[in-house]
Amino acid sequence: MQDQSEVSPCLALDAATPEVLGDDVIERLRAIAVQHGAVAAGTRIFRAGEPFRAIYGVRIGAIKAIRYDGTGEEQVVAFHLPGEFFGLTGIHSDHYVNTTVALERTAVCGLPYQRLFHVANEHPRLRRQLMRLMSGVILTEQDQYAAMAGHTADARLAFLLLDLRERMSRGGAPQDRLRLPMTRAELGSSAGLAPETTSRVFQQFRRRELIEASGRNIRFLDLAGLRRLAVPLTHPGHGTGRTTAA
Amino acid sequence: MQDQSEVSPCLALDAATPEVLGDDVIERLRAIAVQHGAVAAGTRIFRAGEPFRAIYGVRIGAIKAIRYDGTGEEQVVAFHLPGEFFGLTGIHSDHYVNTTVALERTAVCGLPYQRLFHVANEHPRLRRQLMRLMSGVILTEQDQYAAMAGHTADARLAFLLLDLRERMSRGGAPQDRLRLPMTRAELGSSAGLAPETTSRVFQQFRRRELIEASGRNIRFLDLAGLRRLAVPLTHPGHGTGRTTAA
DNA sequence: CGAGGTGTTGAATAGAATCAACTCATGTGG
DNA sequence: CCACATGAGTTGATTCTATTCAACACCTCG
Repeated sequence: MQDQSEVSPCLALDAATPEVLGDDVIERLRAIAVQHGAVAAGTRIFRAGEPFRAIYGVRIGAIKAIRYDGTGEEQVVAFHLPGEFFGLTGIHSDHYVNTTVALERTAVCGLPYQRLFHVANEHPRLRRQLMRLMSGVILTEQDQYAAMAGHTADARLAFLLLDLRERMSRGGAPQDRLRLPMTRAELGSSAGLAPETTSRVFQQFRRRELIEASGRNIRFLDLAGLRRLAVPLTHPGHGTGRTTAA
Repeated sequence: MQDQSEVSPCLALDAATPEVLGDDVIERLRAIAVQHGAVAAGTRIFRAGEPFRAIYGVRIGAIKAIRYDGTGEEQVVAFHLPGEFFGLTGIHSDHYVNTTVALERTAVCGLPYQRLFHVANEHPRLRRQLMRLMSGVILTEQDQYAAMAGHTADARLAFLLLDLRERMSRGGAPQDRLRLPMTRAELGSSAGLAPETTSRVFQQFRRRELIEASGRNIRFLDLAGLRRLAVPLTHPGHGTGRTTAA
């Protein structure tokens, strides 16, 4: 019954192994997790403004988080892939702030926040993991922001593609290929670009033989080249901070 | 001995009142909080890559969180104002990911994370508040992202000014005036704009009589006009304090 | 006083958005 | 089964926005 490619984030918070979290915690999480069946593309998981009840994890498929600006135009705020959580902003606001929509056939699981909190009350390890999870989300959010602000369309999309590749492959997907769950328009929106620009950049990448792309199927031909284009995320662990500027 | 304008975020996490947090928790926080003396503009609080030890709160002054991209160019990721926390991304990475610098004469307080966690182990209310804090940071980060992506320079700067105004006034500062702690270049960088563009937009705002601006002193003349320009953040039930993270 | 950072302004350029047309694949109903 | 509608993706021409390069005014600080 289980799809091989299924990821159960709600039972292993933030990719924590059972050793980290403990079997007892996993058991408790299993007890409170609500496993939703797969829904069709276009299905809304929750809407902005609805009362916050649970945080969600993606098991199969993909989710987009969107907002509508003044003109009713849709703006993509984030994509959520298998193993990732969403809806965490609701904790602060008591209401969901984004609307979330399945991009393809998608299954999610829900962790009712009150119950999750109760479980955490008894398990310090879960508490620590929750903090790590939230901190990680802040980090990704900032990476995204830094990668978009003040950079060209090429750089943004190169970053996005590499980012999606890495996140997809975390679930065991092949490293050299990528099936995009979103349209060019959605991809562009999340990068602050018009759909046409997105399409043109894809063409440019093809011409420069960085990727092969037929529709939503991407094949990476020159990862180094893409990385050179993308905004480098200089996360610690390497390279000393360059102190001498001019 | 206390400066009137001082805010002590480390003693009242995320603008929580003593009633929310409880006097005992406040007392415990006071015991672990490290109150740093004021430092001059340009002082680094921590550098990207340093081992994570504590989260910080701004008491007086202002902080910028920056990253360096490939070319050594500085990119502003966030500003932190009195009452706000920064350094939270370190929780996930065990290292700070941004470098943080005082923009003016600034005093911060540190909450050593391990100790904070220990205190939280004994106080569910503090745990809840911590989760709210982190969630709020994710929310702000997303707001920022949504406000920047795919919008004009006018819209971005209008948003930024209104945002700064609100966050400043939370500490009791006047609502109609604003003393910017950062340069045009820094403001622009955080919005993904060149310094010249920032300057020009300021001129435009002056001409349209939306603001008065002499140097870093801003006076708001037409808030409604600015809001019309800025990207509207349509948050449903919005309530409490805002927080930002490095 | 001069130095250097900050802010402003102008002219030229490059980059992305917009408007528009067209292809293609898919799906629908007649 | 085919005519047609639909949405996604591409491509071209044009317009507009923001960057870049450059020069200069201003202020503070040594």
